[in-house]
Amino acid sequence: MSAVTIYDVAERAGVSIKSVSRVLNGKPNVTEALRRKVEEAADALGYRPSLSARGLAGGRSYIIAALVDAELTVEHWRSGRGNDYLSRMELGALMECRQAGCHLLVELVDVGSATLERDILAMVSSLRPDGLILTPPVSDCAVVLDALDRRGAAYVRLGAETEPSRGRRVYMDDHRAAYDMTTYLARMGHRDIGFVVGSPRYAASRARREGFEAAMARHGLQVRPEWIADGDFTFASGLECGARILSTDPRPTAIFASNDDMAFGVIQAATRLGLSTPGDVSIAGFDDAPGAQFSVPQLTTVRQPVAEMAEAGARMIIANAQDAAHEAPRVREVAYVLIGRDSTAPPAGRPRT
Amino acid sequence: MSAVTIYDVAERAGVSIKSVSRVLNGKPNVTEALRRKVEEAADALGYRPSLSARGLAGGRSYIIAALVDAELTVEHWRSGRGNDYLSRMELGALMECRQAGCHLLVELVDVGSATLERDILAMVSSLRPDGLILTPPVSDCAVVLDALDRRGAAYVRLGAETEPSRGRRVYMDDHRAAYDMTTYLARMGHRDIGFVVGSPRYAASRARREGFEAAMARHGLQVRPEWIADGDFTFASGLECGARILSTDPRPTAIFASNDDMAFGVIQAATRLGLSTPGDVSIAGFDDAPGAQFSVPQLTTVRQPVAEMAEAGARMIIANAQDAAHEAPRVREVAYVLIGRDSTAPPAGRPRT
DNA sequence: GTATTTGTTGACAGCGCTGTCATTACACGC
DNA sequence: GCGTGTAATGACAGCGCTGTCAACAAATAC
Repeated sequence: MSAVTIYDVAERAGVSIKSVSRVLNGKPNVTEALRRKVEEAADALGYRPSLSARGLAGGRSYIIAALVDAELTVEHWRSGRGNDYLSRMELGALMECRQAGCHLLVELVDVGSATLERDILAMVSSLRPDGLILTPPVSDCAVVLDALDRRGAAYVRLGAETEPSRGRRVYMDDHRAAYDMTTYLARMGHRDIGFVVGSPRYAASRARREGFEAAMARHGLQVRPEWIADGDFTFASGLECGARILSTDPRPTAIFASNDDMAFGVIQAATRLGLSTPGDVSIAGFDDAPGAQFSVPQLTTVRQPVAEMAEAGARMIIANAQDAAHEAPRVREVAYVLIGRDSTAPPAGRPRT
Repeated sequence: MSAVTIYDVAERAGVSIKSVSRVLNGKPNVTEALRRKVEEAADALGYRPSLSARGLAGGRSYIIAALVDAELTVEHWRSGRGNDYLSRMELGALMECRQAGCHLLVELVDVGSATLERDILAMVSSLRPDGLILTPPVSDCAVVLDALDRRGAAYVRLGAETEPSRGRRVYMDDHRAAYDMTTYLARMGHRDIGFVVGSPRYAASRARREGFEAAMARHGLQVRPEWIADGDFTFASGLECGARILSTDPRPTAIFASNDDMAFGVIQAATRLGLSTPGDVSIAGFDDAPGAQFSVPQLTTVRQPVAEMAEAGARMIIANAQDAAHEAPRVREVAYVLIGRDSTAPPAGRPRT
């Protein structure tokens, strides 16, 4: 009924609680006989140390906190949609935590809050996590990074773009991915390419836009202002931007949207204007959202290895917690995959070059 | 640099640490003057009590643990897909936790493990959460419930079907939802309806199947064994089951799949057989997955209010933790919504009755 | 006025661990 | 044999909080 404590284990094994602690934490200088005794007793009792007591007494809490943007979360909550990025991030983090005996705690952060710095400070001193996984856009928020640095907390920035040398970082090259996708369209023969920009809250939006522009320049293609529209990563904004871009004359033969939800919106806009995809206009997205393979046409997009990023991040934190001295690499780039599907095709009348 | 403790606050306010504790926990019998002094000091210092210390000293940990099936998680992780159910569950739980100053911890549970009971016991005594949110299929696992009951832990079962009177429960009526969907198809004029069963690991699969059968009987329609196929909630199984059912002669005019992923598979199977949806065969799903509104045709499905369920669950736990005596309702049914979209239509040649 | 009750505050122990340091056991050299 | 060094173990304090209970102040009754 009541919980098993270290005292119970020590008594049963006939040793001191300190020895139990040593064995269970894999500390050196323990004889094989002692280790066996303790392990048997702990096993028989089904003992597991209390997280709270450990956290209070020792340096480690065995908790990894994932920091998630509150605004984004509330938005998803209101609309009743899940958050695929978050979900995949968690899967990765969980897989790593499980191995290391860590626990994953999800924490909301309101980056727009006036008391943001204090909130972060308070959260860290309350939780004392072994490390923090920052997800976009929190991972690019200077105030948060400042607070964490001041507190000396270990953190990993997922998909961060700004201040690249700051803190630990796991990222994919959004700029190059967008460059590649644009090149992919250009190679198909498209010369008139539109672009739907993502939400300015995310540093990745800028990187993707710049990647697009760099590729256009590289291939000698003109970026027409009327074919660029500012979205906010939502389906509705994609619909609107798509309608606007596709109503221009002449209109582009391809549109690259900064994420899949907006790409779906653009497809919808095209359909409403009587244009077929990819027959009249090719459409590409970014993210490989859950619907991308069930939509018709299936969406050409860029797949981010979010779970892999979170895994790498969690691993960095765990390694640091286990041995702060041992300097593991602090930056890791992961590979994206450009997935060509049915929503893109060579423009009518202009075969592949 | 170093963290602010209750001692700092007490010193600054010129009171005892116990008074600080009382004020911060909203305990009664505190004068307004004291309260103000403490609040000012705490505010000035940006103080937040340590979770570990609180958990160790007091009865509450301010942690809610969400128990998630490990097998399912590993499967998602391997295939690189997010888990929409989980994501929505979390959104709801997070919104509630935020208000109550609680923290959400996600924990994997391997219901197939030989040491499951001990694992659960160990987890609970290690974490001492204020309460547990059990997600399917964990919420239907008797071993887990036994362990939790034995330990006296507070838990809420999400979407549980078995042992309905056991523990706290937030659920939607899968049986009735499936009944309604079947009725919806029947009312459209379908008399020949196939069904793709869900994974037997989930109690909901059975409920949905029975709801389907009950509705068929109610409407005087015959359930043909060759039009029933056993899937496992994956797209691949939907593809396979769809192919099998649609290859029968005669084939049904409608197929109801136990979830959306399988419904997408059935649509795909129909397409491969040269059948159009809903022209040749109507297809309905269950879950309102993220892709359901972007697929072509958009999928007729049942929407589960997962976030709402988790919110209600978290609220039950928090209410219980704050005041175990006060007996809040232990069971709550939430409403589903049948969303009619384009994948279903009256059968050819048989107009709506 | 005193006795009694009620309300407010603080002193202190202790939650279950880990860190520090003292102690003991044991091996080795001479 | 003894001293010396090193490995193994334990005693004890204390992490930051809350629960218990005692002390004290204020309000009420007589």
